[in-house]
Amino acid sequence: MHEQLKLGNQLCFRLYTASRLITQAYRPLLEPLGLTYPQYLVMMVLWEQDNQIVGDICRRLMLDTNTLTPILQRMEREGLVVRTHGITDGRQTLVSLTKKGKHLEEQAKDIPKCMSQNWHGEDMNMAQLTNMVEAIDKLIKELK
Amino acid sequence: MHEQLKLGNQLCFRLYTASRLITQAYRPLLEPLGLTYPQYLVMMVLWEQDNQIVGDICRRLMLDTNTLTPILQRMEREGLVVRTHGITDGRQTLVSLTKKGKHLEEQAKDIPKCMSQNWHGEDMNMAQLTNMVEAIDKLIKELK
DNA sequence: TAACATTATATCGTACACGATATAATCTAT
DNA sequence: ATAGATTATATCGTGTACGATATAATGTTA
Repeated sequence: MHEQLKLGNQLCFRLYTASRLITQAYRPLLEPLGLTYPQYLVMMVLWEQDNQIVGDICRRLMLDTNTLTPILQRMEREGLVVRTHGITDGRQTLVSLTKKGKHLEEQAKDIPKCMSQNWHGEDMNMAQLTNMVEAIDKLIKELK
Repeated sequence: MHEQLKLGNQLCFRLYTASRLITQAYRPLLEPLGLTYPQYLVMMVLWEQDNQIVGDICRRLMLDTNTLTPILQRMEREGLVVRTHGITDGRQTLVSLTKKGKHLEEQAKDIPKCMSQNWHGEDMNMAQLTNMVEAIDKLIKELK
């Protein structure tokens, strides 16, 4: 047996699993809003700053257009955003919140607090969370 | 603006992104072996212990059968594993490595080392990695 | 200014994820 | 022994991810 291959040694598997479980934990909170987790990420980007072009949202979420375009199309079908062709640059697509999309922010405002309760159990303290966030940021930077 | 919604504050987004980037980093290493990352996880489980039933692999990878069955079917089509019906319990499906599947372990043995070089940059030390793994384990435990 | 490269987005094909449901085998309590 | 519950796996539908390719608009350069 090659010891390095053992699943227990793998940081990657943990990140993969944690990511899946977190998305699952979001589901019951997001379902009432009619959002999936990736759609929620897009909404957060737009709530922070409305009227962004596809490419800027891509860069923010580190996703390519082949992933984001279908998501935006579904969100447009749901009436959360509208996509208009750029005026100065005809290649760009501008994504804007609809009234419905803007109103959703109010309904979403408690989600982060709800989620954070999942990992503020007795054996997970603030320092560890801060360290984890820092470490993941470095990891992401190395991988980018 | 609701401050909690800011993307920068979100641990979840980091985990989601790190997981995607790691899977991407695996791709060039796994492609020569004809494996995807989830398939590689299955192979690691089977290399560690051959002849396991679907349910045990599910529990090990924390995946449900609706995800794992199609993966196993593709792996069977590729000649990496065979699936046979259980003898003692007719509901079970036993998954076994083929000769091809077993031989692949030799080719895969350097992958963990290659991968770990991605996050052993100058500003990421061993202690941080250990802490991160511990913290993610706790997180997974809370979410499970 | 006409060819050519570049850029922004979209489309396509394959492979996950996962909730919901189906199916078939085993177990259990009459 | 048999109806009903449970368990193990499979199937289905929808929504990502992502490499590869297409398309169309903009820049660039001879």
